[in-house]
This record gives sequence, structure tokens and C-alpha cells, in this order.
Amino acid sequence: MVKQVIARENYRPNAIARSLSSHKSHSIGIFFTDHRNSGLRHPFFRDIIYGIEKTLFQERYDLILFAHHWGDTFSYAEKCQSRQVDGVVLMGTPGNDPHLEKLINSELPTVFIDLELSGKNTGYVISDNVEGAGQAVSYLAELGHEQIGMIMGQKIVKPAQDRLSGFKQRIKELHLPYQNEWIVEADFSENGGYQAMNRILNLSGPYPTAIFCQGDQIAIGAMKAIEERGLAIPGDFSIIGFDDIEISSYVKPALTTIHQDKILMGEKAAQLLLKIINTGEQNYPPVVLPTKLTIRDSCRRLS
Amino acid sequence: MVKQVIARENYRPNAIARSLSSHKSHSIGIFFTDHRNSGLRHPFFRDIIYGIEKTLFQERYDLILFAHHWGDTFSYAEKCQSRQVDGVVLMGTPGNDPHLEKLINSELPTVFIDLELSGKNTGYVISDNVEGAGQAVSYLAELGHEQIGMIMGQKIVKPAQDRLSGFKQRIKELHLPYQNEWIVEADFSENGGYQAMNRILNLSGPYPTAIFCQGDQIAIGAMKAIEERGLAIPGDFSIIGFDDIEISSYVKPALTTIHQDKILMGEKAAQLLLKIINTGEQNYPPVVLPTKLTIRDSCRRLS
DNA sequence: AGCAGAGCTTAAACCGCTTTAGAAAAAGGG
DNA sequence: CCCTTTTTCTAAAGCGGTTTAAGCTCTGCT
Repeated sequence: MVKQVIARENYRPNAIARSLSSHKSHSIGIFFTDHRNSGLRHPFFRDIIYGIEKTLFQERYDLILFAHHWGDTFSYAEKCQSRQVDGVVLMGTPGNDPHLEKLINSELPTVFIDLELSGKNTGYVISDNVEGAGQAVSYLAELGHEQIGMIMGQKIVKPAQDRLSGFKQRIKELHLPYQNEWIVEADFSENGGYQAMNRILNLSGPYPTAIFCQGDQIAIGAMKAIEERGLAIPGDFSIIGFDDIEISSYVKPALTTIHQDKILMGEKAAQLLLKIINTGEQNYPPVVLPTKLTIRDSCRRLS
Repeated sequence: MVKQVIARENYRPNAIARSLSSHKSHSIGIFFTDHRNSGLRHPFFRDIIYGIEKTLFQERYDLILFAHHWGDTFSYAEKCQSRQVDGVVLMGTPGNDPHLEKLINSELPTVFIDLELSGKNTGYVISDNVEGAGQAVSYLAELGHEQIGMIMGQKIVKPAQDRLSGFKQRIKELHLPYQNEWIVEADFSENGGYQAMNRILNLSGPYPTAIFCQGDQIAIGAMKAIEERGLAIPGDFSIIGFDDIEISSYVKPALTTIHQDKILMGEKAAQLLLKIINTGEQNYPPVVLPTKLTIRDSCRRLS
């Protein structure tokens, strides 16, 4: 009877008050530590967040983007507790972040992306970067390339490590020559790729005929460096990237790359988080997603 | 004395409890009604949101992305009241959205983007679309073009209307011929531009030599249609876009376009919102940002 | 008919902080 | 030195819900 009156008066419960007493907010937090540079514009993270957004919005969860700064004394966990989010997904954070420990030790449902961390109520999703790098090498080998170079991302992050080991491994399996100076490190950006490629171009010895770039942004920067020298792609260099970000298909020549299903990663992350929230289990197997070779125009067959 | 103990124990106030009693949350809400399609990936909105993010994070505000669905009975205002956000910015919403009224009638500090709405504690930021369209026409005219066509976005949205009137106005000022069938409507997407351009190409009469596209996505779609017919840009058609989204500079030929400073729009929106929140004034003049002609390779001089 | 147990309402306690009120202490004035 | 005014500190009263506890009515059973 009381309830009926309430229903008529089209009453809207106050989410804040509800959170305070129930300790649930029906909202989930997102940390991604790239605000300073590109924030939501980051070509990789923005797709992932879209996947998260899509999935979580279907379940009527609101998303909280936390204003996280580097020097902050508040840890991730504290921020989350403060706003009482039901769960959190974290990406773009280096594994050595000191704040991470509190998070994995807390009960708070947490999903990491591209970060192999485990703890209570914690899971992670990542692409099969080892196999992905292998696909790149194999494809290049099929095209007849034997001298394959690589521009890495920062070695600190897990995907860069995995792509490196996948690369080495496949090179060995195929009995291709492995040349140390053909492997250079950069950061995951156009400028990083540009500079790294120039370092390769300044090498005295023979050039590799193909270059595997650990990220599409790197690849695009590298292409720019190559073109600036008056060299052609794929005429003089075959370039293969990783990620398959939006611009890769617009660039000329269109970039051949190892596709990561970023939106799916976001969806999987959200689903995993929901599962952690709803079931009280302890162990959540990592979800690792397959990559897919996407052939466009930046690699050529050696005759 | 009590305070000192509190400080030592590194105590973290609970934001939820604080919000409940103080009616402030130090968070601001964002609505943008494009989830179904591209969400955070939208090439225009993502830059705006980045600007908002950057500015608001500096002030330690957290951002809440609201899970808004079309059929929702909850209005924007109700969602905001429920989470007790201190303010809200809204974009990508058609002006005829019935939920809008409650928002502008509420006391809630609100900033609209690309939407000329006014009410209590309300402001908006928009680019000077009229002048922007004029810049496009003038540039084309300088290059010797007299037959200028236009692919519009949806007429419902304010920017499309403004760009249309700016276009017409400048055409008239320059005494250029105005041909009705050279103006076609599309939606603001690549596919929209592709289809619209095909409609133009199917015209029997003489073609325009240049086409002003009301959005870069439209322009890119149009370019695709043109190339599919075996025609060249800018050889057969000069194309000029609007927005200057990320891919426009990667596409070949690189797209000449009217640049909108999207990040600045976000920053201005955030600043305006902060101002509304902090000062209790009533009237906030709209902030309208200048556009800038950005010349790249998709327009040629007629000889 | 008497009473234990199940089912429903209704009332009170609580979540953790802000804010208001009220009491106590300090200060000022006659 | 006592009384009033100002300042300071402490205690209580919300904020708007959820949850626990208590109070009642209604069967069912001996």
C-alpha cells in the first residue's frame, strides 16, 4: 500500500544514500594512466574503454573516470573505496606502480588489462602477444624476408616483453638470422617509431628488408622516417605493425598489422569484472585473446 | 588535538558519505548520446572529452560517464541528482530531446556543447560554424572554383544549420552560382558521405568542381566514392572538410579542412562549468570559438 | 482454546560525514 | 567579582536510503 503510493509519485531513489548504506554503488571505476599525454584519445585505450562502456552500460552501470595524478597520495584502492565503486578496471599502468599492491590485496573486484597481476577478486585480460609477434614473423618469412628487424615498445610493459619473446622464438624456429642491432627500443608513439627508424637507417651494415613494429603508432612513425629518406614502402622496406588502430587503414600505404580486438578486450574485461562482482569465487583464469594477421599494403613479396 | 590524531592515522574521508550530507560530490557528469555507435571513440567527441578531462582532473574532479539509454525514463536531471554531481556537460544530443527541459529548468550547473540552450545556471560552447563555412567557400573561391557543392550533416543539429547558412551567405556575397541539387544531406559519417557523393555523381547536369563537406568523416566517405569512380582528388574534385579530426591528416590526399579546436572546446566547457559552479551568477554568455582553415592536399587551384 | 512458528508491517538503528545547536570555557565590561 | 558576550569544543541531528529488530496478525497443531 505504501509502495503503491511511492510508485505513483514517480519517486527516484538517491543513489548516493543508497550507496552509503548498502556499500554498493552500481558504478565501476576506470583508471588509465595516460592522461598527461592523450587520455581518452589514446588510439588503443579508447577502443578498449568503448568495449567496457558498451558492456557495462547495458547493465546500467555508470562509469567513473578517476582523476588520478602521479604524485597522488591516494592509492587506487582508496579512491575506489571513497567512491564505493563496485569494481575497477585498470590499464596503461606500469607493473611497478607502488599503488598496485594495495589494490590486489583488497577485496575490491579488479580487472587489469595488459598486466599480469593476480590477487583476491582479481583477473586480467590480455592479447596473445607472443603468438601475435610470431604471426608477424611468419608472414614476413612467407613473403621471402629473411632479414627482419624490430622496433620495440618500452620493455617495462608486459606486451612489449611478450612480443619480443614471440619474435625471437619464431625467428629461431624458422632458422632466420637474428641480428642484434636490428632490434631497437622506442616508446609506443609515432615519434618513438620515427626516431627508432632513423637509428636503423643510420646503421652502417646491411639493412633488414622488413621491420616488425610492436605498435601501429611506431610503424607509422617509422614509415614517415623511411619516406623522408626518399625510400619506399613496401618497395625498400616492408613494414608490419601491431594493434590495428583506426588510422592504420587510412594511412598510405595502408598498414599491414597484427590485429588486436580492442573492443572485445574491453567487453571481456567488463564481463569478467561483472562475474567477479556477482560470484564470490576466488580464482579467475586470465582471458587471453587471439590476434589476427591483417594484410594490407605495407609488405611486399621478395622476388 | 583530535585532528592531529586523525591526521596521523592517515584517514581517508568517504566521498559518498560526504556527498550525502553536503550535497556536493566533487564529480561532474557527462552525457553524450552516441554510445550505440561509437561512444568514446567518436572522433569529434573524444577530443572534446579529453579537453574536459584534462581541465577537470586538474581540479581533482572525477568524471562520471552516465549509462544513458534512449528509452530511459530517468531524465538527465534525475540521473545527476541521483549521483549528486556538481555539474554536467552534455553533447551530441539533438535539441528536441524531451529530457532536456528538466535539465535547463533545474538549478544544476550545465554546459552544452554544440547546442544553443539557455536556462538557469546554464551555458554553452560552440564553434563559429557560420564563419567556418564561409572560410571554406572563400578558400575555394580563391582557388578559382565557382561551382561549389555541399554535403550537409543532419539538419536537426545546430552546427549543420549554421554551416548551411554560412555557406549560402558567403556564396551570395561572392556572387557565386547557387545550385540546389549540389546540396545534399547526409548523416555525419563516412558512409553518409559516401552515399551522398554517389548521389552527386549520379547527377546528370554538370558537376561542381569543389565540394564542401560539413564534416571530415563525410569528406572521407566522399573521397572514397570519388576514387571508386576512377576520378581523382584534387584533380577532378576539390574536397574540403570540417572538424579536422585525427585521420584527416593521415588520409591520402591529406584533407584540407576547417579546423575546430576540439580540445579547447572541452577545456572551455570545463572552465565554464567550473565558473557556474563556483559563482552563483545567472547569465553566462555563450563561448564561441573561432575556426581555422587548414590547408592540406585535397583542393587544387583551377587554372 | 492455547501456543509455537511463519509471514507481514512498522519502527528503529545505522552508513560516515556535515552541520546545527547547545554547552562549556574564555574573554571583556561594568 | 559577577554577569554578559564571544569563541571553542562537543554532542546531537540530519542526509536518504538499507537493514536489522521488534511488534502483530494469521495459520496450524496438540
